[in-house]
Amino acid sequence: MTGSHTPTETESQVASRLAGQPIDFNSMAVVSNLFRAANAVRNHLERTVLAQHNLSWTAFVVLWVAWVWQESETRSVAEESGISKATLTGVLKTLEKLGFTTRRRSEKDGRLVIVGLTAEGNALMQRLIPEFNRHESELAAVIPTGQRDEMADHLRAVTTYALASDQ
Amino acid sequence: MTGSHTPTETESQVASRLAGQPIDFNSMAVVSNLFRAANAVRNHLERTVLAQHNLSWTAFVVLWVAWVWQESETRSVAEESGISKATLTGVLKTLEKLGFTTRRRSEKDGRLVIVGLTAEGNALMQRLIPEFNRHESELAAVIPTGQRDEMADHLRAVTTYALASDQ
DNA sequence: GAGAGATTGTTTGGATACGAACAAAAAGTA
DNA sequence: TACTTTTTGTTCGTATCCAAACAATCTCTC
Repeated sequence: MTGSHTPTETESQVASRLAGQPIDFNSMAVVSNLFRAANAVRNHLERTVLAQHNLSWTAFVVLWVAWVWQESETRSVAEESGISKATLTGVLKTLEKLGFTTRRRSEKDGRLVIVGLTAEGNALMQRLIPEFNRHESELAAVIPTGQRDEMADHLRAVTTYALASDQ
Repeated sequence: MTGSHTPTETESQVASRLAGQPIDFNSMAVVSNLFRAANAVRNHLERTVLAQHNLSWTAFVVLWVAWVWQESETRSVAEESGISKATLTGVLKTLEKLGFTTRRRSEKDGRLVIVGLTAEGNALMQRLIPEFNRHESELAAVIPTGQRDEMADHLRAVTTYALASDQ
């Protein structure tokens, strides 16, 4: 462990490297910890919950969106999953190969493709969602009870602002 | 925009799909909004700041870690960047090709590789860090001033918990 | 109804991203 | 000193991930 630095060491090293410059350290801390948290949680859940089902994080998110709506157009699945439509094409190919999702052309609009869940897909989510939620509870438990809603609100606001900035 | 659902629509759809089941919706909201926010911010910053420098998000994070420490062992760069050492090998290959980083064997320990920044790498970060920080300020501005430190603290706590769960 | 313009999903090319297997080097053990 | 074990970065195989180019389809305008 000789080569590793603790988060605290890193913080003070950053501060000394940026000394004298007009840097907004509070905002930097919020954003960088946002990514640290998302990254750590994602890797944790991938290893503990998803790996045993041969699911990547993105594959699970897509499966989740498809489960919520049961029948959904790919453009909206991509948007709600936070991935590009090009990525979705590949992920759906994987999920279809695993037997969890289906794909069919819309009769009303020949450009659209409708994503659906198979019986296996629904059964998987039936088991996966409560298991996933238990981990979510454990993670959120480190935040004081009264401040979780506030936390979610702030994260929502950040999302809205970032999305709006892309027009 | 016919096929899209607003976040609010999605929330209520999820609630109705999970009606009757013992789900911790508050924790679910925290975790899912954590990812929504991280994803949206990452895509936003990639497009507005990083794309014009041919940098991916991960390449920037690696460059940032290398800039903070100037000389660093790859194992610690990988750890602090939140990526695997296998991924780091590829990213460093890209950064080296762009002329931003260097790589040399340690004299003390023949297994280690030391990552450094070139003059171009340092010059790039000199310009990039303030620009990046301006965007961080804009994003954090949606959170009330007095609650930003609290937000960063909570995110840190989540990170710590997730990392600890992986032993 | 014919052509211009917009929308949608796929393909392509290149860069992440990971686990597992690997070779090289160091550390521990006898 | 020999040997085992551990540590480290790379390679390999496979799966994302995106922007840009593309073909198919729909819409709009006249």
